[in-house]
Parts: sequence; C-alpha cells; structure tokens
Amino acid sequence: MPELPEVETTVRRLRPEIVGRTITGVRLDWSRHTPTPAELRSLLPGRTVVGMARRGKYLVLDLEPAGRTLLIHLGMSGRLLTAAPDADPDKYAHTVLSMDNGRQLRFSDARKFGRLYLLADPRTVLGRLGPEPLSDAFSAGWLTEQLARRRRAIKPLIMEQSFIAGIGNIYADEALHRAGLEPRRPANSLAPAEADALHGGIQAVLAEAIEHGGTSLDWVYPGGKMQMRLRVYGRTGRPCLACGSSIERIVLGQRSTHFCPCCQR
DNA sequence: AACAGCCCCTGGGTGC
DNA sequence: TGCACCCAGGGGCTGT
Repeated sequence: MPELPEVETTVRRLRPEIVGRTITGVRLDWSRHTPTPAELRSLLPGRTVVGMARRGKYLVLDLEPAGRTLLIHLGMSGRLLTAAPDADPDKYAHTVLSMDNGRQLRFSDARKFGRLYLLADPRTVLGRLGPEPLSDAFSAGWLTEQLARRRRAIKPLIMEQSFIAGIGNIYADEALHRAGLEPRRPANSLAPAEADALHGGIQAVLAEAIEHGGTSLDWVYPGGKMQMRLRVYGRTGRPCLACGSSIERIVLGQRSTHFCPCCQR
C-alpha cells in the first residue's frame, strides 16, 4: 500500500508519541527481518527513540545508545500503530515493541511483504534511493537532464526507487495524468516543457496526498481521504474528470496502469 | 540498461 | 458452501 504520502502521514501521526520512548520489550512472530529475531530481541530493549523521519517509503527511527537506526518498510499491506497491550487484538501484528509508557508499537502486516532493519549504518539500505521528490534535490532541471539519458517508459522509470524515492503505482498514474503524459512514453522523448510538467505533477500530487492524509483503499490504510481525489487510479471505464473520455487500464511493467487516452499524450 | 518472469505472502471479490 | 481464479498499494532476484 503505502507510498510516500502514507508513510509521511504515519510518521507525523506517530512521532509525538514515539520520540523519547524507550523500548522495553520485543515480540516477533516473523523471521524475515534484519538481523535475526534473536538479535533483535537482544539489541532493541533499552534503546530510546531519539528521532523519527521518512526517507522514500521507509520509516527511519534513530535509536540511542550506540547510534543504531531502525528502518521499517511497510510493503503492500503494512501498518504501524500504537495501542494499549490489551486493546484490539490484531492477528496480523507480527512485530510488537513494548514502550516505557506502557503502550505498544505494532507492526501489523497481513501480507508480510513489510520489512524491518536494525542497522549501524542506514546508508546500506537508504543509500540506494534516488532523491526525495519534495526536496530541493529533485529539481525540474535535474529531472529534465536525467530523463534525456534514459529511453525507458516513463511510468516504470518514476516508480524506480533508485531513480526517485517514494513513488508507487497510485501516485505514478496520478502524476502522469496531472502532467498530461502517456505512461508508455520513452523518458528521452519528453520535451523540456513536458519534463517540467512531470516534475510539477509529481510534486503536486504528493503534496495534495499528504495534505489529505494519504490514500485509504479497502482495509489497508485507515484515515486517509486522498482516495476521493484520485483522477485515474482505479477509475477504469469511468469518465476522465478533465475531458470525459473513458479511463483506460493497461498493464505496464506488470503493474496495472490507468490513464486518459485523450488528456495524456 | 531494461525487461520479463518468478518469488515472497494473504485476503477479498467474483463467477461457477 | 465450496472452490478455482483473479486481483492487490512493494520489491528482490535471475536470466536474457
């Protein structure tokens, strides 16, 4: 599920309660984390969360002492929430950290694609990511230059985390509609004005999604309102809000792709 | 560099 | 009710 806006919303919601808390216990029913469950049980208790941020689709928790960093990637169905130990039993919460305020930080993930990493140097994971799309490093000039060097289809390219960090299937489709670009266009076929439009579309849709608390689809990510503002994602066969044409669905890079054949060229 | 195919997992919806 | 099948917001790996 979670793309940049949903992770950002999660960080903003949890930060006030998590920062300053010391981890007192760990329960793990899932072994595909890094390092092993035994090491996590040994290394996490006693450490205090001194900072909480987002990089791409990763939640980044800085821990003291010893400068360890906890990275959490929510995968497709992961959620991070706090709860009282006896509240709302959650059979998908396979990773639970107890905190010194008596509450739990629960990593709930029905599909188990999410991952947690406790690292001495977070750059081993985060170093592979491209620029943050809402930072100065992601400028229209930079994007124009990069696009000229690639001939790959534009949609799978902007979803490549090493190219730009944080964009997933929903916001790729939405950014391309806002930019008026057909998802299969080769990156190096974009004129500078089109690259500018793509840059603007990416920043606008991500900012709008953060403002509205992210996209809630099905039961996966609660609380967001952005799903009511999506213009193409999940709207196959329905009229384009700009021109009335029927939204098309194709498969591109093995992901469903929605676009308006009239507005996006 | 790019792409297809496969894998990791589970749940929900649909059609028979 | 059961069952087969398709779909899903993520990404890593491999072979071409």
